Amino acid sequence: MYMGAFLHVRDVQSDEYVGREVALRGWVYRLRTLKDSTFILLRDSTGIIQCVVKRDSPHFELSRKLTIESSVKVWGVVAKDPRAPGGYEVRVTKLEPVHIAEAFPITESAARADSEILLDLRHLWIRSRKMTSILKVRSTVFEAIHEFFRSRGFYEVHCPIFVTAAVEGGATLFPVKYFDRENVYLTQSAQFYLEALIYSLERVYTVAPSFRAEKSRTRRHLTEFWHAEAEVAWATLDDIMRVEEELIYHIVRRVLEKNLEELSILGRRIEHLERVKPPFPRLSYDEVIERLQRKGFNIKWGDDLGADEERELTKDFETPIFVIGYPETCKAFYHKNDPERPEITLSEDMLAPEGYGEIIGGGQRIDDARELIEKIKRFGLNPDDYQWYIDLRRYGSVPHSGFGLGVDRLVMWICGLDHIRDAIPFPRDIRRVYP
RNA sequence: GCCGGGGUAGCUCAGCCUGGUAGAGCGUCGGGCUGUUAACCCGAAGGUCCCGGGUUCAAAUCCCGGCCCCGGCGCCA
Repeated sequence: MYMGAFLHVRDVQSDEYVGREVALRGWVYRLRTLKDSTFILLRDSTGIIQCVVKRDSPHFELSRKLTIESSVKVWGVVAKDPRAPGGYEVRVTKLEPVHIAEAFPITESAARADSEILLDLRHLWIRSRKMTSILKVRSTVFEAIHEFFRSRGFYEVHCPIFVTAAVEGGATLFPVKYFDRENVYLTQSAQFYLEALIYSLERVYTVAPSFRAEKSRTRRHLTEFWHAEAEVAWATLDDIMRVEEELIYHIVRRVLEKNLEELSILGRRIEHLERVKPPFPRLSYDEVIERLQRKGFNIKWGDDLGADEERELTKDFETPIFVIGYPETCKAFYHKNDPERPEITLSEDMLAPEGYGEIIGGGQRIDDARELIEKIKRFGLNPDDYQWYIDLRRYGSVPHSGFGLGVDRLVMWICGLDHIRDAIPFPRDIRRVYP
């Protein structure tokens, strides 16, 4: 009887283990009971392997009592067998149920229909191959973000979640009951705090949740999403775009190195990802408007790009693209206006291909106090609400730029998902805060 | 906020237009099956047809009101 440590499914699926006795533990993924054999497809965090219990085994009766998702410990000999899914199986010598699961409420039909119940039963659905694969990719994405910034001399910083003023002018804030104080909200962006931090650390980034109380009913919106934001002292619009495309390139490359199997389970064609290589095409807003007009869109200079427009635009490209120089009215007040053309801003959006749309918004910030105050007023806002932010321009102000990446949207695009909800284990949207 | 779609068995759906005793597949349970691959075969149990009102001899079906859900747009990451 093998008394060694428990191994993982992935480890034993190799010729090296054929003929050797191993111990595994995990959950019953599928169960097929025939007259003389029980086939247990055993799932753990690394994969799935078939375990076979024959009628003459003293554990045969026990194997008949298992149910889907029951947790079990299995001992047996690894065999190579073309009849087994994956090519390897375990011929069971000992079986020990840890917990016999009740009838699992998620059925094949619900999974295939991608139905509502998968969200109600999210705490169970995250065990699925689909969600497991996405979450592994997501983990790589977050790892790669930290890797990238740290290798480029950025300091990781942490900013408050409770805030008192909006960053995005129009976007709605979630009010929070904060003792007896009024006007306390959940943050929409760490940007203002990052701007404060560049005066000591120069290059800073943070990865944190942001909250938007927009009543958006689309497959690209969450009310709570993960935001990777960076801010760089002395950086121009051009400098920051270079950081952004290198970041995206690094993330995509890491996923291609580590998650080919997961992408395959998700049915994601990797050509889309292999093509991603900087520099990304840079299109001016002016150029984009012309392009869209030529395509027959009813859009004029000064209009913001709608979802349909973005979708059509990105169809012409195989990599993410930048759209640069939006009119002042299309962007939040803190964007610096172009000194050469004051009607436009030194702003940019990065749009993901295949119709996925905006994943990054960024640009150069206003670094002059008077200019900032005037623009705040021009936007119908009250400078009193932004005192400390304006203050930053009074003590050694420097040109600086930054951006915010919607990490869930990036995961959605990398995995080729239909809905942003599946890019995060427990999504929060306009209706859903459970489970 | 505006526009569209939907709510029928545990799950996924058909039935609704054209009113007449509630259906299928999957799951569950029982049985069978020479190694299964989303196994297969036989059988059984399983229903507040979202809620309320109306029309009618008769309503899942037609009409009115309400509730809930989904998607698209706007807004944004």
